[in-house]
Amino acid sequence: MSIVKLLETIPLFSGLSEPERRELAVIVRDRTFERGRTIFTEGEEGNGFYVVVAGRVKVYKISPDGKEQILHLLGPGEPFGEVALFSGRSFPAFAEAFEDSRVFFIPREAFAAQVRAHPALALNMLATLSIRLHQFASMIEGLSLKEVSSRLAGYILSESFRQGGAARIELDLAKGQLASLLGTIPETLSRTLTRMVRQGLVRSDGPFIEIEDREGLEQLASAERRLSDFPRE
Amino acid sequence: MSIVKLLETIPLFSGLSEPERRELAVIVRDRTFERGRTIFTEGEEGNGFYVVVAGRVKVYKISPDGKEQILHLLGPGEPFGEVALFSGRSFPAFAEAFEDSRVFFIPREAFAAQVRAHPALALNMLATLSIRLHQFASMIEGLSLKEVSSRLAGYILSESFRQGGAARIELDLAKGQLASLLGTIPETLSRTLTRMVRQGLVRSDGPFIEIEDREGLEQLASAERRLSDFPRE
DNA sequence: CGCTGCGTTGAGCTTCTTCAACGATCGTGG
DNA sequence: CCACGATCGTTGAAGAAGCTCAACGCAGCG
Repeated sequence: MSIVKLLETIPLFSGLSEPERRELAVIVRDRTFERGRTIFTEGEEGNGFYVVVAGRVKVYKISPDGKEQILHLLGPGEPFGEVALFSGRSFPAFAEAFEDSRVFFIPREAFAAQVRAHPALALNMLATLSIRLHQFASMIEGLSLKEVSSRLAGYILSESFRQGGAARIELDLAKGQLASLLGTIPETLSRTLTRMVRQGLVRSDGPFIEIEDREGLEQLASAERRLSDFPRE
Repeated sequence: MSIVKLLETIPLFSGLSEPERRELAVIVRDRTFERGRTIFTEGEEGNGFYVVVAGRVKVYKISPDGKEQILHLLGPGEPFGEVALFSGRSFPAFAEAFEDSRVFFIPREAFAAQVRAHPALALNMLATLSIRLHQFASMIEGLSLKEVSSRLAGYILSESFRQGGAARIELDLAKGQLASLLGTIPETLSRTLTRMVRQGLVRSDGPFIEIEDREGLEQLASAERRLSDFPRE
């Protein structure tokens, strides 16, 4: 598919006209990354930003001892690395291909010109950043105010919603990666899930999770720390 | 001081011309809040956003059992509540006056019109949101990958930097509030600070903290969890 | 003077992490 | 085709960090 056609499918550029997209197309750099490849590193100078075209990209922080915290998993159509662009700082995190991926790199200057010419683009970008800020706020809330079972319950419910409200959902990431997304480690996630199965809240089968007691999950997801009615044994 | 004059001092509106600001001034709603008063609540519909004119505003999340996590403390010139505006969602958190405060409320429509007319405004807003996103990413990193002593060390260093690199800094918030900002509780913060004093890293005297060993602090601030060379006794 | 808010300290406990071991699955190369 | 290694998920035991609950001192203020 041509770059122009692909740009059409990206919400961020939906406000642009055909000729505008054509203009952008010649500037965009088309790149592919194998699963596991680094796209940018924390502290690196950001001379532009990226948009996922195909595959998925993981944006994450990492501690000196190697533990990672996933900030975001991005799919087709979603931009990443824009923070560095507008704040004038360097990339605040690492990004790597979560699957074999294709991304567009949009150089700073090219984009700046487009924005000046098309305020709608800036508004789209504002909407994108706002939604992300919203998500980050929820993440902070979860990390600080909720225990792992709560966060996991919330994740399962949101996945169910995202997959059309189905009771049986499929995890599209490895459990260890889910742990990193929820701000914990694989062992704790495993134990927590096992406990939820014993509680009759869900059933678990490999990458599939079946919701048994949606109300119970909802209660758990919104619960404060130290929830006494989620027994540990 | 007139509203127009005050608008001039707000970075967000620095790109506007005199007549444009005058235009904005008639739309802006000028409000004052006593310390402790709620400005908006989580889930409330956001028909506009705010800018702090004087005083300080606290934006925070709260868990069912009352524990709060401060997301942000905003001072004069800083906007808040914009996330709801651009994402089209409701306010994602609570906001209350941290001190007696004066704020401007800018209704959605008025601002939208301004943005369409002045792309620079949108760019300013993008920069603001990006910086906040950056801060949130650091916060998530801290909560998930670092222990309290690390976060506190980081806070002290950043305050020192903000106060011109001084060795003796003054906390401009109650210690309990600092705990909430760092994602912990007053007791833990108190113990952690006491330990840092015993370590010879800082000296503490009421709201004043004196840096004794800046290198030690820096090392601590960037350290991973389970740091063995920060003894607990 | 007593009240209230704030900070501190102690004791006990819960949650989560660490460290270690083990089973299962999968892809690769012999 | 099987063996091997690698990755991943799970489980157990032990320990650490942080939280809860409670008590107390202190300062500011009505």
